[in-house]
Formats: sequence, structure tokens, C-alpha cells
Amino acid sequence: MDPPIPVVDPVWSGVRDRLRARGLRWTPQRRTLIEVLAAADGHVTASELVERCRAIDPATTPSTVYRTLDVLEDLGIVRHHHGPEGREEFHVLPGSEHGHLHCRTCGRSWEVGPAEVAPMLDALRARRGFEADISHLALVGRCADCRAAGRRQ
Amino acid sequence: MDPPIPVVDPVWSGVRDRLRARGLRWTPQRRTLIEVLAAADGHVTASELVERCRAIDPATTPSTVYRTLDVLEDLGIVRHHHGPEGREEFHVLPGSEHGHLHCRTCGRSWEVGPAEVAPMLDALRARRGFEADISHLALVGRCADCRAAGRRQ
DNA sequence: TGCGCTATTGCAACCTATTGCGATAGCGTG
DNA sequence: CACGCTATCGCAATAGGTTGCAATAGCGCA
Repeated sequence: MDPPIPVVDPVWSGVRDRLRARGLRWTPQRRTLIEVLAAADGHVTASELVERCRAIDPATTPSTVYRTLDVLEDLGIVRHHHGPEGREEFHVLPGSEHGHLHCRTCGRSWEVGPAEVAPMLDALRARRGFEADISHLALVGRCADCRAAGRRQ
Repeated sequence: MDPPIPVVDPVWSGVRDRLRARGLRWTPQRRTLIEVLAAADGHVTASELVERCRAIDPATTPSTVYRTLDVLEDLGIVRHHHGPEGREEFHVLPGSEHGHLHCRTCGRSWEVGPAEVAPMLDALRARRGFEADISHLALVGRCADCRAAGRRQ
């Protein structure tokens, strides 16, 4: 048993079984990461996750976290996309698929729902047969506030 | 063919003056990078550029290349965006502004012109006031060939 | 419960990219 | 043409991220 995690959320409680069903294993390291992810909200960078895991288990190794994240992405439990600096950012599922807007000037970011990008995705699919993955989409630019304020770069 | 690079292209021949006009300098290291860029076609990663510079001048230092690329981007001579792995890729101007499509399965990439994404950009501008930078756009997904062939990941 | 297969871990080395700093060298000026 | 200001260079150190490999430890099975 694993008492330390009174996981109630069915998404998280099912992870163990989903791993096993694939012949993968449920390890203390993975348990730690799941714990961190369950508490995470919105976007987190990989290094933030490493840090939070270390807060729980100081022995946490970066490589383990990165490899586990790959596994979880395979399972569809997390999604990653590349932030404005090219760093990986993870987004915890469930939740609707969405892309991201990053303001180059102030650094804030927003989510864009499927509806807003659907026309473009449809056009790409129709004209080129290219099926784009919206959850990996990250648009960089300038937000309304920064434009109004005339702020640059 | 390309002889030893008697740069004729006005874009490249003008770089020196554009640098000077800004109080910046024309150095052998920058000349080397310009030479490499002039010969480059399409997209190149930063490390490819470092390597090619080393082929011309073995003493080339990575930091110099990276810093020079920043300067050239300021001048609007190159653009960078983040490839599927999050690595920086540079694109040489001139040429129309465009985004990129990366096939997750086969790794190939294509360019998308302004027309194809304009509707989305317009919608974002109208609804959120967000001015997205198309040249920084990179969409990841699966191309027509891979979809037709039923290839996955 | 004990055994064995093999997924996973942790370490260390490596790669890409960035930054601080003293030394060097463009280039505008006199 | 020499001088001096300062942009740029090269080095070394650092950070984020990845990978190969030997050792460890889940977990299915008898």
C-alpha cells in the first residue's frame, strides 16, 4: 500500500494501474513525481518539477524526472510544449486541449482554445494534409497591454 | 556553383555598413559567420552554424557565434524559432515571413506562408489584441504522408 | 514466499546554450 | 598615421537537458 498519497482524483489514482497495464513499473520516484504533478496547477517547467520533487525527496535525480515525464506523456497524462525561450513546459491533463500565447515583452502567457485556432488547423489539414497538434502550439508575440503601452521588446 | 564566395548579394554586402551605422564592428569572426549564412539555405541550427564556421576558421568560439547571431537578429538579417526539440533554428532573410510545420513522425519540415495563418492571427488580434509573430511560429504534428501511411510517433 | 526477467534508477560524461571578465582590436577622430 | 574609446573576443565556469551503462529493484509467476 501507499498511504502517503490519499489520492482521490481518479486521474492520478489510475496512473499506477495504467503503468502496470503497459508492463511499466510503479516506483517511489514516479510516485513522487505524480504527487508533485497532482498538486501542480497550469504550466510548470521541467526544472520546476525537478525542484519540487527534490523538496519531497532530496535524492531526486533530474534524469529520472525527465524520463518519467516522457513516459507520462506517452500515457497522455501530461503534455509539453516549448516556451518562448525554447524551454520545455509541461501542462497537466485533464483539461481541454489548448495552445499558448506568450508575450515577448511582459512574459505573461495565455491559453487559446481549439475554437480560436480551428480555422487555421482546418485549413492546414485541407490544403496540406497536415494534422497539427494544438497542445504543442506556442505563439510568441505582443499582448494587448504591451501594445497599448507602446512597450517594445 | 559557388566560388570562394565573392559575395555579390546586396543583402550580405550591406551587412558591414549596417553594423557600422549602428556603431557596431566588422570583425573577422563576424565575416566568417556571414559567409556561412550566405551559403546556408533554409534552416540551420545554431550548432550547425558553429560547426560550419569552424570549418572555415577552426578557432571559432561558440559564444561568439551565439552573440553574433543575436546581433544579426536585431538587424533583422536572421530569425530564429524553436524546432520540435526546442533547439534553436535560424532562418536566413530575406524571404517572406513564414512559420514552420514539423512532422513529429518523419521529422521533415515545411514552411507556411502568411496567407495560411492570417485568419488565425487576425482573430487573435481582434479578440485579444495579441499580435503574434508568425516567423516564430512552429507547429508540430503529422504530415500527410505519415498519416496516409498510418505511421505513428 | 521466493525467483528471475527486465524496467528503471543513479551516476557520470556529454551536449547545447549562456554569462562574466580581462584582454584584444575595430575604427572614428585629431 | 597614431590614439583612445569601447565593442567584441576567447576563455572558463555555469546551467539546463540528455544519454550510456552497470547496478538495483518492481512485479508476474510458480
